[in-house]
Amino acid sequence: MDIRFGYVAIALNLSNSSTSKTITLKNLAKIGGTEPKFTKLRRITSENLENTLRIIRYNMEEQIHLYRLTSKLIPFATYPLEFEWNYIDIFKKEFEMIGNLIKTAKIRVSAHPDHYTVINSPNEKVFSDSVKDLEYHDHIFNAMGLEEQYKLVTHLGGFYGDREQSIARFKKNFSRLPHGVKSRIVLENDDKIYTAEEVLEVCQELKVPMVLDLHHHTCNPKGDLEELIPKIWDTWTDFRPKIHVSSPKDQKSCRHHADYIEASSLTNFLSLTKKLNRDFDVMIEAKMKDKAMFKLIKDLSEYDDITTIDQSTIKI
DNA sequence: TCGTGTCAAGATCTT
DNA sequence: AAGATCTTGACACGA
Repeated sequence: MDIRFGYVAIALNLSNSSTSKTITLKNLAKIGGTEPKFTKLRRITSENLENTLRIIRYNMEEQIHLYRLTSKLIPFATYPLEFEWNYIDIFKKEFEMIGNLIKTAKIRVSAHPDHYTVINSPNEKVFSDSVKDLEYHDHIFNAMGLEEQYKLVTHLGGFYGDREQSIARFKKNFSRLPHGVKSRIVLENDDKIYTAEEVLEVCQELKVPMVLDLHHHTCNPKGDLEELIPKIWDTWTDFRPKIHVSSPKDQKSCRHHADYIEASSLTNFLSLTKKLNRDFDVMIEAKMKDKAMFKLIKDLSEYDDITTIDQSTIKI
């Protein structure tokens, strides 16, 4: 079976490939006049999109089949500014180019809205802002021509003093999401509150796929992985399952991401998935991005029963 | 060129 | 009720 690997946001093998350039509101305010502000935002956005294109090309050349777009592609995408900021129309051609390349290269692209997006918040304003943010992601995917199999990964949200109620509120609020957004959402277990077991149950009920984060499961464990994996795999009815992998920075702080990934944090998991004989994908969350991915594959290929198919794919 | 403080957005813990 | 902390990468500013 094949296991493909990918990385998040920027390629460190490319120089200056940031796709998350931005400006703070205060510094934007320092620029006098509407037109210069508008120009500044257009220039930043243009650079982010240009670098995204560079990275997609790089992924194509390096045979990398998995990539996560940054959520910071468009500065102030959902913030009310003093002028109209219609980035979808302005960069229509650029979005199309990126989307076409993603499809030509057959790259599995996703995005992961930031932590301000909290679907289960009891605060209606936070919920409606979350909807706006999710719609922003949906709209840029649409502008790229990426259909609903291109997913948005998110968490259940906050605890708010009552686990049961907060999960119930997630389900209720999920049903209130616009259709386009809802059909893209996949859910991930987090490192503090909602365990893989709990997220799985929600995924089964709502019929949405589940991304298992191995590192979060280590920080916030519940249930037996061997029993959970087949059920998690079953939530992916149309596509190959996906997991997230990272390594803790040090023993003290389990939750911080390290520069690279320890191969050993994955080998046990690989052996558990083997009998299911189903291809899946692994998103690397490490500071060293694509470099960490290549190093992990090299380290894994040292193991007896692991071979490489291409630069970012292994066979077990 | 490098180090430090700041930033649109939330949640949670501490006071 | 208000403030500190979490977490994050990038920018602005000053040394």
